[in-house]
Amino acid sequence: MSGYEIKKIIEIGLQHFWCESYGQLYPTLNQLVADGHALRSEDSGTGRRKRHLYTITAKGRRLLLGWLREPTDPTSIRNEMQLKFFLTGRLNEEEGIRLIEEYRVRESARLEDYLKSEKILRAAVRKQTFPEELAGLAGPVDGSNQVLMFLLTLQHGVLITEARLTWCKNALKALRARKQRRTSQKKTK
Amino acid sequence: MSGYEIKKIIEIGLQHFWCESYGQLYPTLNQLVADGHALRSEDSGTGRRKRHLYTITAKGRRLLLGWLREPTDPTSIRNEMQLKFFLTGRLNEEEGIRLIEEYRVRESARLEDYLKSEKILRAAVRKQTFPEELAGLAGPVDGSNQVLMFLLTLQHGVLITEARLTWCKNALKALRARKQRRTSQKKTK
DNA sequence: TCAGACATGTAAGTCGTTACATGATTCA
DNA sequence: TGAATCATGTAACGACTTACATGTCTGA
Repeated sequence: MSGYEIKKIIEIGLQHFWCESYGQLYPTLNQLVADGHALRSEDSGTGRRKRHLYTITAKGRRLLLGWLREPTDPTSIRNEMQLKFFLTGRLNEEEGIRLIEEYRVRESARLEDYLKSEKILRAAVRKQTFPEELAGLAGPVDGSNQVLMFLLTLQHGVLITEARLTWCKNALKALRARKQRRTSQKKTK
Repeated sequence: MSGYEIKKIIEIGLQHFWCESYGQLYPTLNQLVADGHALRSEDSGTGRRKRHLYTITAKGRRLLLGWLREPTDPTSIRNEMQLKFFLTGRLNEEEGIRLIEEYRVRESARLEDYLKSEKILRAAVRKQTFPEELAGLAGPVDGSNQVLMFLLTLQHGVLITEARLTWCKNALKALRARKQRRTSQKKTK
């Protein structure tokens, strides 16, 4: 594949758990070739339109397998929304509620995105085809294998997002209940 | 609070959704003072044991409130485990199963951690106290407010982690079913 | 013909971690 | 007395993003 194609594949297929910028991608590809982990062959294009096609080498494959077997970084923990929400505890009650509502809207949109992708994929499975935009990933061996992986990673996104939405519902309820208690307390005073 | 105290508070109380290193913390604190967002006062210590105590200024409070109202970065997406798992679709079936099991063990441990913290917090709520290690966060106003926030952010961690574990169960089932199908296919051949 | 996709890169800068450096105090 | 903890910082490095630079090809 070319760098440009790799970027597209990531944007379309891996967008819910990975991203890469060109500024990261192209230098890395060159480094891979320099280290003998990949081979570059040239395309028939001209000038700036000439594509560089990369193929993994045996050495590269060994590196990849090695990386797969290394212990994996624990899921990264920084969540800006949670930090903000936590900080509102000392600042502003209304702000906390607003924050959660913003979060809920964003995550709801995300969930719909996932569900749409899932539908498309399941249709592809039924028709025994592989989504055209992702053809580069199907590989020469067995597309159905890759489709299962797609479906499962999507499921992961769906479950996480649903959990976030459940939390929004609970947190909103708790904050509103407390607000209620406070205002009625003031009145009886 | 001092830089050191802030670090401790983050490690103990915010560890499941935020972290900071000293290399980031101390220079930032100095910058905050230089920009008039915080004030530094000195402790009675001597030499390297002299603490710098920071207090937020009105200007700093405005900055903070402004940041709280800014749109929040969507939850970051990089998940190394998911990337590895996805890649095994073209490489090695067993490796995918191993990967999920590793993930499940890690997330189970995380869940237990959360549940333990939750227990401690709930006990504190019943006794109307605030956990000693986190006293710095309770503030002069109202500790119970902050405890609710703690409990809710913890709940978020719990729900997300449970969702991850649910996914592990599903994915493992799917991969094992496929393996089964394959081996029986080979036999009938 | 011209906007938008194709295609590859570099430079500058931000963000963040890790390792290092220094020294005081406490307590077993 | 010596290890652990308290306490503040810097330097080097690595990861990553953004903006920039350049040029081609396709199709409305």
